[in-house]
Amino acid sequence: MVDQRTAADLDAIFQALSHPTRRALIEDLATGPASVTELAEPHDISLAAVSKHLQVLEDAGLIEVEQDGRVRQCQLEAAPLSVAFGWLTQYRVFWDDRLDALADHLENEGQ
Amino acid sequence: MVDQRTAADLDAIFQALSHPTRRALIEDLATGPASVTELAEPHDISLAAVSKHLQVLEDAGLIEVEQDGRVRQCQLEAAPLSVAFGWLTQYRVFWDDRLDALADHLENEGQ
DNA sequence: TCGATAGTAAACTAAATGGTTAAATATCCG
DNA sequence: CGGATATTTAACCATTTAGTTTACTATCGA
Repeated sequence: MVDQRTAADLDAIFQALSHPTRRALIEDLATGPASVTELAEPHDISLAAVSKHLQVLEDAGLIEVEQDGRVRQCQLEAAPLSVAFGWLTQYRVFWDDRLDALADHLENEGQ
Repeated sequence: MVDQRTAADLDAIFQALSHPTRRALIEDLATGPASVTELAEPHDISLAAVSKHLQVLEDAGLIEVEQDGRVRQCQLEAAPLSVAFGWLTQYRVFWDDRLDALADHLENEGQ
């Protein structure tokens, strides 16, 4: 049984990843679950704006939210990232054989 | 020599990949260079719309265009895909520890 | 119970996106 | 030359996006 979601979800996944604030939220969540307020703190936009970004991430399946009293604990759900990763993997051969230096660069940069 | 473009370009790269028509164009170009008209043929939108999608891909650095008389030959430029790939690679461990080991292996092969 | 806290919803705005059709530009070829 | 071909540009439109502020709901805790 193949996951029917994956093909269609590439739109939403790549779209979610296209905004730097949302990528930053993912990076924050990679260190562990956090509340909406905690996630918003480093960003220079309103809480409502962060709440919307988190909604986009949730719609793309990239986070799971658990209500805990007043607090919504957000948790990274990385599986959809593997779908994007899988799509990109198709094209690895196009940069692998010619761009050794770039590969080294990615190895060492961590970003 | 570190590529200064890469970090900022993640926005444009992921944005370019978020549209199914643009991903299809990339897939077409993976089989070899093609003209705008050739690329447009399988798509049920106007040539002008395809031209705009190609402009988005070019702005993201994902294709290179060479003018050849009347014809613009488009060629896949996969290096920016490796930037997206590199960003996602950070999160491999979150979706599958075994894939993480496999990816490490792939990182090191071919040298 | 009452005030503070956490978060969403609603209403609005400006800009970007994705599409159209029609016109313009430039090249090819008989 | 003059018509066909390749492609972009321009003008336009509807929808989405990303942000704001204000209002609302719900929960916590003294």
